[in-house]
Amino acid sequence: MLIRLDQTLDAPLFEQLASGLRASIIDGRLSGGERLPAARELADSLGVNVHTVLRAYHRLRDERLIELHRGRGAVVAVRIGGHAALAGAVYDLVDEAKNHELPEAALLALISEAYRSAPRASGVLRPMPTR
Amino acid sequence: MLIRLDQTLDAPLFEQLASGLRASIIDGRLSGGERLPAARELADSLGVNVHTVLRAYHRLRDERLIELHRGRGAVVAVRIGGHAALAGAVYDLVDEAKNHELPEAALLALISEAYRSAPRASGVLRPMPTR
DNA sequence: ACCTATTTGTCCGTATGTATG
DNA sequence: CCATACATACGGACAAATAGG
Repeated sequence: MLIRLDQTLDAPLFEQLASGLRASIIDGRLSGGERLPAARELADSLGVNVHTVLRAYHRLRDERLIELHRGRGAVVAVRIGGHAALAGAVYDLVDEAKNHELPEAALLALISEAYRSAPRASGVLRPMPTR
Repeated sequence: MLIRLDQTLDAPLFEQLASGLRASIIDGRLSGGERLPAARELADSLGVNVHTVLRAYHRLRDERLIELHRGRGAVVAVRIGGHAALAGAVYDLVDEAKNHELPEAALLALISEAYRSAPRASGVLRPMPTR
């Protein structure tokens, strides 16, 4: 799996793990449909608690990078037509904005601001903490 | 606080709690800047574990409905214009767009197009995403 | 249809760290 | 310095869905 956790870093363990896995998925070292180790298994091999691994897994699930299923484990998401799902979300949002009678310009402004100020979930643009 | 948890429901406790708090925030029973009970305190009064409350708090933080700060507790987010749920949806969408590495300009274009071509207004709030 | 092993989901408990006031 | 309160990490227990025999 080639992921190393460093207790001494200020970055939390679960975040180091999520970042490492995310990097592997993004650059293709882990490909769609591929199965990740069971949480307990990975936890043992890394010397951390299961909850720490699960927390990283849940993070990646929230980012739609992996899928989690009981009894089946964690699988790298196949992102075919990912933009299609995104388009659906766009329509949902615009629909709700209209319900709130929010002008188009206001929504665009919100989007722009969110782009500038929301570094949280992605991690794609964020380099892995090195050393 | 007027939130009741029902162990017998199939909905998880943390989700019931998050839903209850979310509803209170959305409809204004809890207003911006208002402080929520400390996690431990609320946990005791509800008869659940601290982690369960914190999990609900984290959920609401992800939705940008509350802010969490060490030593200060949980505070209902003050939103300067725009509905809270809408603001949360905006951040969710932008997060996802970033995950897809979709440039800001592209998302803005999608939004504008959706504004022009989406005629109807459902008026119905979407149910909470059940992960 | 049944049973069993696997694996995540949820919840509880405890301890320590750290920013805030 | 000290109390508060969230953040992280550890540990354990049971439930529930899945897959395979």
